[in-house]
Amino acid sequence: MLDDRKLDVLRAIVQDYVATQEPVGSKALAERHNLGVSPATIRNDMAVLEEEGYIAQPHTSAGRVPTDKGYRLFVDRLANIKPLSMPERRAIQTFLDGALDLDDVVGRTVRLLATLTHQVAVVQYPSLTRSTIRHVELLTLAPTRIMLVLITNTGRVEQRVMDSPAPLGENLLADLRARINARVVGKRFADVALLVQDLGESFHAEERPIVTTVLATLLDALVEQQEERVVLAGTANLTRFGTDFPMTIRPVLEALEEHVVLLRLLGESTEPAMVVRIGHENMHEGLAATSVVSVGYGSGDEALAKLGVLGPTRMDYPGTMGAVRAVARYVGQILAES
Amino acid sequence: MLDDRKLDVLRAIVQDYVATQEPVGSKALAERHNLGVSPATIRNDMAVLEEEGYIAQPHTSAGRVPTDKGYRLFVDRLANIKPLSMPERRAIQTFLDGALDLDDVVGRTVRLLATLTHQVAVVQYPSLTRSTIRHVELLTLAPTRIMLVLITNTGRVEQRVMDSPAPLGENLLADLRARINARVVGKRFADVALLVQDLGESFHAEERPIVTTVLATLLDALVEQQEERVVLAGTANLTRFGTDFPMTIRPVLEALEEHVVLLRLLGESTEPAMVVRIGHENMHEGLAATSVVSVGYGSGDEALAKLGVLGPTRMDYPGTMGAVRAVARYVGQILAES
DNA sequence: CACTGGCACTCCAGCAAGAGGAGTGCCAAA
DNA sequence: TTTGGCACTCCTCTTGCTGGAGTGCCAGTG
Repeated sequence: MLDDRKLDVLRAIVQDYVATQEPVGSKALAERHNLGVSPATIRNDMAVLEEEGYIAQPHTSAGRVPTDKGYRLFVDRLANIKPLSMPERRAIQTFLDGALDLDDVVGRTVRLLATLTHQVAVVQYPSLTRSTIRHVELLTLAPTRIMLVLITNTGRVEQRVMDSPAPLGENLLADLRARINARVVGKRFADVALLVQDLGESFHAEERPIVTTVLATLLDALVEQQEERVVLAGTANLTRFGTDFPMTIRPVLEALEEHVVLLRLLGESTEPAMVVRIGHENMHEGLAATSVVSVGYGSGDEALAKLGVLGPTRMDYPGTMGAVRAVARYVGQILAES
Repeated sequence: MLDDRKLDVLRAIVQDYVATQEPVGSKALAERHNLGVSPATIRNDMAVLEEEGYIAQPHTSAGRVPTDKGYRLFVDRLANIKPLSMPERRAIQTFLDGALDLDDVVGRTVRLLATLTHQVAVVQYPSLTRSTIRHVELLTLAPTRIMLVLITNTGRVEQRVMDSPAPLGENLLADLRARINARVVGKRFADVALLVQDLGESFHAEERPIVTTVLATLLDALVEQQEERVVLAGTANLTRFGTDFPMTIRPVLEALEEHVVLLRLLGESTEPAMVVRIGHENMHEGLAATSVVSVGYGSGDEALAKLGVLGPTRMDYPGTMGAVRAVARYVGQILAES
């Protein structure tokens, strides 16, 4: 149905349209790409491509524009991810190497990705669920007020304050701290509940309410903090979208403000492979004209979290995918070192 | 030079222009506001106002538009801050009362402010400099690796990892922790340096390098973390700016991405009073068409940090100022309670 | 002296008409 | 199967026009 030449034509259409932002006609195609055939032949191919839904005409007697389906085919079969140039790689490396702590790493990454791709960048903080515990600290703020501080292997810190049912001494607290840490340090969040469930039994009866409170808070923090944080950069790049602004940009900005939407954009699956979601595939009407390129990153083989960029469906997919992949790799390295 | 009626005319121009977004002419003014004079008289007044630089004409035979100077006069002498309605107040209260921790308070505040004013909201985290220390915690991650956790009275937590020059035992660490806390808990950041400067002398000679390292890290954290955090919301409201989008919105989005600029917008002074900065007063060419309304907030009489909104110079100043002031008060209360 | 009505003038916004051009689809021929 | 030719469509850009809103000025009035 679609022979090689038709695919070549589609590829050429996508490339030209991305470059010029204007519907591309048969004559221009024949000139710019040496396909070895005449405009008339290309027209025939285009007619077929249109019938199959890969391209469309804004109106009669205009050039063709790729549809979401066309971009999908392009991404799946016609595009080769474009590796970054050496200078670019070096720039990434040095820029990220200067980071001080986790916040800084994430902040630099998102800005880097935005400037590199000239699009909106999104980076998710290393997920707590898939992280392991480095340390649990307990502090008394007041006789019946305890603060729990959770430190993860990725350097993230979460805190929680609770009211103790009874005043508690430093001894008990130290004991509790030691026993909790003995059980959970190095363990994954998901496994903690099991590991501490019988901990209360080893304490005296009168101390149990306190222990129970602390454990409940710990588990609560683990569960609730699965709410993942994401950061954005490069929203100014949305202005490149087109000239018909208000209608186009507004819903996108609104969508970007909702972290829930952002997280869904990056994709919930743990799957670290690169994902390109095009136009309506985002399942969000405000983002019907945008595509998202996302990939997992992490220190090991498993993805800790995701990052990616969002741009118009008419984006430079090979270049964007190359940049996203490269940045993800470098961030993974940085995190592995620390 | 400017009698009362001319001021009335200016006020009417500002109000109408803000409401309609269109240059306002003498006839429309005479109809909508009962100034008791004819359009011709108003025209004369307008001529004077224009000569003095308070209003301007986009082009001959168009209505008048307030200039920055005109808005300034309006804000300083003609506008009464509009208090919020009871339902609005209640909504604020209940929305903010649901907050769990500091992050949540700040996050809710900024979203609230954005929806309330229909503009871009900016909230600065309670400043560390002006905060006091609630607790300093020291943890050993590895024999020669120490983590320092700093907890402030506003619930903010900062952490820092350091390498110890020598392995250190739990005893020393506990001792050090106790002595540091004894000195600094409840103290303001700015005073800490003095309070701990002679702390090393009370330790054995061989322990001093470690103590010195810890103290250096503590001070370092205090200094470096003065870098203040700000959060944004409501950027989608920028699309209300006007119809000539790309040119207008782009530089604004760019400016908003730079935290340095944001912080300057809120104003560096500790001064908690409400500040309105109009157009060019922002000293930032990308923000020449925007105004910023900011105010300090805090639990006591002194401002811990600032919050505000940014919108087009043609904004509803009385309403915006009312909303900003109200939100600042409620946030202050919430922080005082916790 | 301040205010008012009248009047001529300016200049933008919006619409209609027309020219130009890019692109298509179809068909007959190679 | 490919190609050149040709008629047709329909957008875009320019031009010209008109209506209207608004102004500035001036002479008249309380």
